[in-house]
Amino acid sequence: MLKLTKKADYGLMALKYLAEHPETPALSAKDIADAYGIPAQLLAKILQLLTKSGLLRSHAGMNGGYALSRDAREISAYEVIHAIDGPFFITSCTKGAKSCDLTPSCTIKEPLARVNDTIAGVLRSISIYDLAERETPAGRAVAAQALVTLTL
Amino acid sequence: MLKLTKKADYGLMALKYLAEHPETPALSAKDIADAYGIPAQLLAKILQLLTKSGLLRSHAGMNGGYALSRDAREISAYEVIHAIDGPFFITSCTKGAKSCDLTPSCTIKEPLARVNDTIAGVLRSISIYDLAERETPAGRAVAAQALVTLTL
DNA sequence: CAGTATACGACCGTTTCTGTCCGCGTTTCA
DNA sequence: TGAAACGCGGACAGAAACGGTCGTATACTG
Ligand code: SF4
Ligand code: SF4
Repeated sequence: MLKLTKKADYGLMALKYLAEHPETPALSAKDIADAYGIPAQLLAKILQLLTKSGLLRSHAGMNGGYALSRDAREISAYEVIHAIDGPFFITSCTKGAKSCDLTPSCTIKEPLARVNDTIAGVLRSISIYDLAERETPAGRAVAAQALVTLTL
Repeated sequence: MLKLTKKADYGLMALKYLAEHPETPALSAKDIADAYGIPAQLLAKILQLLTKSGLLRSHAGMNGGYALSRDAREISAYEVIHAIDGPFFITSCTKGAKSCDLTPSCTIKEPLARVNDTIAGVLRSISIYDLAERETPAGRAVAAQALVTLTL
């Protein structure tokens, strides 16, 4: 159920890693994969997806690799998940295309759609920068605070 | 990815249906299944899970069936999901037991755990009663409003 | 040119999800 | 006293999603 895929998980890790190394012009998929123990070829494909979605900039050839295309603050977890796993839907009934065959009789469709939007909002309010928070040395310096209003 | 299972989906529908019929002493699994077109045997097992978790009260025999064990306002979506799909975790690394094998090197574990709690909070703030909101006839009468604070 | 890197698609084993079946215990009612 | 209506529980099978690998083509560097 409500679980991130490992691909999205890996994608977030990779972006965080890139956010933590802003000095380097580019990091290869293998570099990042080795840093965490992620299967390299799999990570490569994930990074390709992120590139295709415009979150990363890639560069082939020696000393090539990937770099963030924007500031880490401007990349939300929602975008990452969307880029890797496709459209974000809590339910099986995507409003656009084919859905679960009992959409007509279903009465919780609309309420759940609002829940969906709420959770999407939470995800949207989280940036890669937030994840990359460096070692809050003194105590527990709260970094980001977002207010989400749930409206049913 | 972040998607409700159909079981949880069905479970919510069923509870909503029960909440909408407080007068009847009990509704059978078949009654509810027929009302929506849900596979009856599957719904039956779902209702059994909800009963085992104490959200429903069951009664065997003729004219038996299920009834809410508490007021619809006191049953949260979180409880339903938890009862049907088990512990709620966004990531594959449950803090309790065996997890994804790269937990040691992983650096987004803690931040994601907080995201997990936030989403769980959202789900906890939604009750069956909220879903069962009867026809907001005039315009769009906002029913419930919950405030969730996201703290990374 | 040789070496390093991304790009892209095919493929496959595993797990999870969805749904069905069957036999059993319980309650009601004729 | 028995049949019917119902919940309970496990086993199981088909389908889909996931996680991961491989091979090959392409692009860039020096
Ligand atoms: S239609 Fe109702 S049942 Fe089918 S997916 Fe959407 S919400 Fe779940
Ligand atoms: S450990 Fe890191 S990678 Fe493994 S599941 Fe938890 S978060 Fe995802």
